[in-house]
Amino acid sequence: MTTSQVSGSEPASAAFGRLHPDVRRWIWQRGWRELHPAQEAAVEPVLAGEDVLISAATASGKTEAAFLPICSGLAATPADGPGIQAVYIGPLKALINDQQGRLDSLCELLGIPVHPWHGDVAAAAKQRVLKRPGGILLITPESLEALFVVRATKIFGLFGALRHVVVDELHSFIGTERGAQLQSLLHRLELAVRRRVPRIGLSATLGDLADAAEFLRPGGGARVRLIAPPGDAQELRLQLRGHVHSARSDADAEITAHLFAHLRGTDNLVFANSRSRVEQFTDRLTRRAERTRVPNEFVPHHGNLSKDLREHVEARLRDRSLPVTAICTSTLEMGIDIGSVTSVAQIGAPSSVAALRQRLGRSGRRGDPAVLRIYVREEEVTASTAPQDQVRAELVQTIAVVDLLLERWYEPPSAGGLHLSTLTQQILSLIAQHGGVTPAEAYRTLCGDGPFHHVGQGTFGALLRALGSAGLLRQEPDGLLLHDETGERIVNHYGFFAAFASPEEYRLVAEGRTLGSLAPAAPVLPGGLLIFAGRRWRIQRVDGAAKVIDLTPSSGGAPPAFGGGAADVHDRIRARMRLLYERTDVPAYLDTGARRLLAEARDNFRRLGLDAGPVVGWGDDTYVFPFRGDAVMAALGLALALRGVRYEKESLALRLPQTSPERAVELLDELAAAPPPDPRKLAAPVLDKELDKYDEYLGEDLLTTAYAARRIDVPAAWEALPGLVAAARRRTPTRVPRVAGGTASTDSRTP
DNA sequence: GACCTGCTGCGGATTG
Repeated sequence: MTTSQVSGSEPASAAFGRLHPDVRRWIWQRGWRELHPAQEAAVEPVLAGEDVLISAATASGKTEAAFLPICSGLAATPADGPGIQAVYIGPLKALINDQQGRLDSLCELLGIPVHPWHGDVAAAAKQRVLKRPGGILLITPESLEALFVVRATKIFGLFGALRHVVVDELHSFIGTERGAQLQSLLHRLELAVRRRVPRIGLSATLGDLADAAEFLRPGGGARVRLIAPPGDAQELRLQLRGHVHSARSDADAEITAHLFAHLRGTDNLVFANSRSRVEQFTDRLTRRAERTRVPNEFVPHHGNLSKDLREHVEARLRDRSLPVTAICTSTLEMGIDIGSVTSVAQIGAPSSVAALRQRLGRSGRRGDPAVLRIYVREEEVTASTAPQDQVRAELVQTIAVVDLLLERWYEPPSAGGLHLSTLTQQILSLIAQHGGVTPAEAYRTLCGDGPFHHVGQGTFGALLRALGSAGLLRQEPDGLLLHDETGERIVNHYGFFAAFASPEEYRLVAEGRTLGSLAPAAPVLPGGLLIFAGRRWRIQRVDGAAKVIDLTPSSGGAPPAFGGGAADVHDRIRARMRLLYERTDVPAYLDTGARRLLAEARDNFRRLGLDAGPVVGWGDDTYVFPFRGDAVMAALGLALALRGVRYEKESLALRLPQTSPERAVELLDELAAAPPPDPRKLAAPVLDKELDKYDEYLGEDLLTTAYAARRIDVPAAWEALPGLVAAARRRTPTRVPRVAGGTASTDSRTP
């Protein structure tokens, strides 16, 4: 850290001295005694126009780390003509609004205009920027896409003088379709101004800095300056509570009672993993407050609630005078400023290590300890409980995630994405921008020198032909590619600008007020009951044409089914789970219930013979436990299917119905002896392979290729197979007779 | 038994 000078003086350091006098004055006016380490380290490389990646904890002043030197440079050598000087790209409109507030005072002092630009910004304000471009533009990827499509002729005038690009919350883009779109936009921006523009990436949760640097500057990651000062060691107070759900004990009621007793009176966040669970726990906590005649402090926050309701919750969280606890999904994970909370609770296993890290970052700033309570619910084990449910996977996965968090490991971005859906979007956008492109130009722009360089010429040609067959593209006699009828329709609708798909949703209206939206996974019928926005409703009317559901207050209800699939668990987490079953140590942060569940999990693991081998006979069926990630399990399962073997994936295990353990071992042996199959052969029979927005236009061949690249890991599966077979052969697999409706063999009820 | 994000249209030249 910078040495602090004699009290009352300015912060002084070589880096500080390089900043423009007016920037130094602004820092002095703020009363800052010193620059944070990341801010200090960023000054030189940003001023020198290098690509920079800044990885630092939440609230460590990352935005200032980028903008103190950027603004310093802009103040030192003002633009000699019109044009945006710096672009900030943020993933959320709310984040852009926040950052505008943070930049305003500095930029006002320096005479640098700051322009937010997203879907909620008034058209008149956008017109002003188009007329007199200058200063700093704060924009979403989607609005930048729209500029390329709708304002193609203005791109050079807007960005010709551009000196810096800043990407905030970089981790939220890595490995996603939206991230591929962002990379393409940054590349097209540089092509439009015909020179390289320095890029600065900001994030608090990066697993591998080198990967993130390569994402920021494809092909040039090694030359990106990495700034990752060690964070202040923060004390973590952690408790993992285990609850058993049975006919005699209601685990959710126990969790509700504990939350109610410990969170009332302070500000907290409770992450419940699904919107449906958010509604359910909000309802339980609200009713408890009513029963005990105290003011209700528990409010819901998730992506289907109206902007109004969500902003109201965020405002209550910022207001320190009244305690409030938000029950939420990942909506409150990211950097919107709500201040820090007293504690964070997590109901159910965290979906990933990275998500848990983000959530923890919300608690205990400014030297206070971070407080995290995790609640895990497991079903009572009876004689008829299937093997994969006996080993307490939820609890053990939670311990594995906490273990890896303490080791500072995060999931790397998902590899192998071809992003053909987003490549389709970018081809259509490129045609709109230039009024047509030749296949060679499109390939060179997007693939050859661009971010889709993993797509070869053969695949690109096949994609163009598929898009031609689907009516998105047509080719003129001179070779120029243009939009065909369907392509024209897609590009001319504003929904085109986002790289991700959205379901068609109904609007939920009560007493004239919009509560939010719902894409029902199950039919919604008049007269039905519903819990939404933390209250109970009766469905009065469903207007299928206007897509509106009218609600009136009611005394009963259940949360709606919001739909969605299962989450993929990373290889490393599954491997750690296996280790945890074999070890005997008990983490200190487990409560009595969790300790009992862990002991039971380890007992059952051994009793099922999983310590010796991965194969367990269960009645007439056999279960295979690879303890590997879901992409490896998909490869194994689909390879068996290709040999005519039926299988079902049941969380941790593959179930082979009507198969003996001996036969299962033979099958694994046969797989191991054969060469690794072509992943596309495995993917071909999968019925629903459309994962992304424009996948429906890819045609069967490319769709299969894209699906295989994303969901099936053949090399890792074939690397794992010899070990699985050797372990299975070492000992005769356990065969457990199946008992229907038996009584509990292990009573693990939590008092 | 998953979560989240986003989004058009609307002028140009001249004068004080």
